[in-house]
Amino acid sequence: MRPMGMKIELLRAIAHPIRIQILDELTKGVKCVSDFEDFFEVSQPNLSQHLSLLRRHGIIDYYVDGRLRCYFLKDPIIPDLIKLLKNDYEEELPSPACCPVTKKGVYPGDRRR
Amino acid sequence: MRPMGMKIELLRAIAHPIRIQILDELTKGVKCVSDFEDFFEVSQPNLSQHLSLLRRHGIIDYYVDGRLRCYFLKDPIIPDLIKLLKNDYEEELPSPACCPVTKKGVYPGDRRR
DNA sequence: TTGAAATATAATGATATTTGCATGTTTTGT
DNA sequence: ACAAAACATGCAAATATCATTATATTTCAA
Repeated sequence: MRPMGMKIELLRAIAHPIRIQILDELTKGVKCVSDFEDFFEVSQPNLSQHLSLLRRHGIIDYYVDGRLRCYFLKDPIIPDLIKLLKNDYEEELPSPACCPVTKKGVYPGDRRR
Repeated sequence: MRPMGMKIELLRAIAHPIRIQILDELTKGVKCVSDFEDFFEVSQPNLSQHLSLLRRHGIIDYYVDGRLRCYFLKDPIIPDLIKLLKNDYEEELPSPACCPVTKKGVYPGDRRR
């Protein structure tokens, strides 16, 4: 079992708009660098840096095919994580009526209950 | 439906060891600031800063009970996210047929070779 | 063999994050 | 009224992240 510290590093690694897009594309299949360049607006060096970061974290990997680098997903948590992010959550969690310990308390300011 | 950009901001907001711990504790119930101080090693001002950040992002909220602030979870994605992070993933995802070892294989796509 | 395509790496500067520390505010007990 | 408890806030320093630009590497094709 991977320690929680590593999972937090994983979260930090993926918490970036471009890197999420990269991972989202990779859940659909193998892609090479210039495929991403076509899809979203980012310079090639910047894209490489994001790919490199994801690889350093063991989240993705690639194989070499001629002058292409074909990237693919490696960390099994990614598809589930992407799917979770795409979920639709309408309702907020129910607020507690009062402090469970003191059974007292009001919300600050004009916040409604 | 909350746009993906916001969800990424949410990821960034929670991707911190102390903030994950805070959220993990909050999935178990309402807690006030000094409860957290007992649990993990962090100064009171720093703890307050993390709580404040989470609240700015709408992830948690609190109500006032005397001089206590009782924090609770607000964003419904958090329990699912915490649970997912605690999952145990043993196996890596299967690499595509054309693997780095053989250096062979076809790139799946119509890009020119 | 020469050039271009595909991609990586390195250096730089700008911006953001994190923490520590000092101090402020509100509430409660005496 | 006073002091302490519980918490927040403001600021500065250290550090990390990010995009940009320039350059390097490898492979393929003519």
